[in-house]
Amino acid sequence: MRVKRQAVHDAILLAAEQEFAENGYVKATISKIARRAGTAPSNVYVYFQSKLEIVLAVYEPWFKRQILDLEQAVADKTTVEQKLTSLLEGLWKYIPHDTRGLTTTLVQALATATPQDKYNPELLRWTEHKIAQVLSDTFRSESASSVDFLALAHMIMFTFDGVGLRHNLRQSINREAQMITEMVALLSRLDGEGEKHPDRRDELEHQLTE
Amino acid sequence: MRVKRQAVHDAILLAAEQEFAENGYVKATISKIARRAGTAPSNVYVYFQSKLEIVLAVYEPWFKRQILDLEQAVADKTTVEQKLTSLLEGLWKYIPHDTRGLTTTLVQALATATPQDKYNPELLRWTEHKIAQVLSDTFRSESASSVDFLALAHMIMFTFDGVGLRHNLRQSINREAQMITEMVALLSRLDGEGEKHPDRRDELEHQLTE
DNA sequence: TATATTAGCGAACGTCATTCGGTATTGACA
DNA sequence: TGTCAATACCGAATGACGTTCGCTAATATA
Repeated sequence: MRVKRQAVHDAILLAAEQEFAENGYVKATISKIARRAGTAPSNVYVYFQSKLEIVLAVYEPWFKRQILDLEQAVADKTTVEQKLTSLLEGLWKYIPHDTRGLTTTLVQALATATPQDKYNPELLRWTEHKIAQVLSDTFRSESASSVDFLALAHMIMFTFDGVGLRHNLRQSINREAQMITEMVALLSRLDGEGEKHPDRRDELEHQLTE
Repeated sequence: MRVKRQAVHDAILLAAEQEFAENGYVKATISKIARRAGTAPSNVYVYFQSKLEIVLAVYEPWFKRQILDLEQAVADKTTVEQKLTSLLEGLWKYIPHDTRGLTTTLVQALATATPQDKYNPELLRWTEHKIAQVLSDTFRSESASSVDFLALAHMIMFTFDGVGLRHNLRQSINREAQMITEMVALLSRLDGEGEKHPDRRDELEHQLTE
């Protein structure tokens, strides 16, 4: 009996990561991946069932690492505004715009996938729960206790997808910085902090908690 | 000299709209569109330069109509919360989930497009300005005067793209309703209205406007 | 009516992801 | 150590697709 070799498996994954980073999902071909990995295109299918499976195998560990690093970066911040800014900049700026372009690659892959490809949304769920947890940890005031953080995380991830999609066309108008600023301002109000007009807000706060 | 016939042009557009609606961008083929339009695949290229150009020609009028109708629907509402809910439900629920699936089609098209396809983002800009205007009209209180509505519109449209993308995979978790609820709550605070505890809020309202 | 332009079309091209058939390597067992 | 069976590996084929190429014939213009 002959056995799959880990070295071949890893070579394919590495080659795929490089090809996807350089060309995105659509323009990266199995032929080029195979050539870079030093094997035949048909042999790739011994190790992976499809191109989609390859891209997911490449994306998942990379993305999880990004999220875990981001989680730590947020935890290192002190004020609510800093934490929120760090979170949104990571998700709406640094991760989708990273030079290796893996987010754009995934967006292309998901857009072209069909329902029968049976994409497993586990990674998305995991990420949303992580983000919801980060948000929940950020807001300690009771005024934010009734907020559905999972729903907010859901929206943040949809926006993440949108950023990745539009990034593909290289026509972002650089309004993303303002977008983050505005969203941080909106969310900060949940904590009763970060108001734009502290004078008035403090009055209100006082009334409310009295 | 022979002249292009409007009838053929329209037949292709109509056939394309139906094919895209049934199969999405990736699975719709020029062959099937041509067959449905009663012409040859090669002749389609007399009227349109590419598949991408066709999908944009189909999508733009449909989408503009959706936005104009939505604008009117929002204007017909009376309270700030109703207006916001109407706006976000339109953009995050009804339009991307419409049975004809044109949003998913566009998302697929944009995801697979390359920068040299020279996609013109004019429609996106037009939409964002429309949404910013709607938001601006909704908030009349001075407390919201310093808000960058265009940035908020930008974010709302990114989220719209994300909804369309995930809708493609038929794995939405139906958290979109909560998402809309949470976002309406966040935005309502810009007006000093829309608090979650109406009793208390009314007191505040009174204080504020006095 | 003559002519230039071009709509229209069938066949071909180039590119992919994926599959097939055959070969030969190799782990397990005698 | 030798045999066997499972299967990694590979070159060639398959089937789809967007798009292009040559050719034919319709038609606006003069």
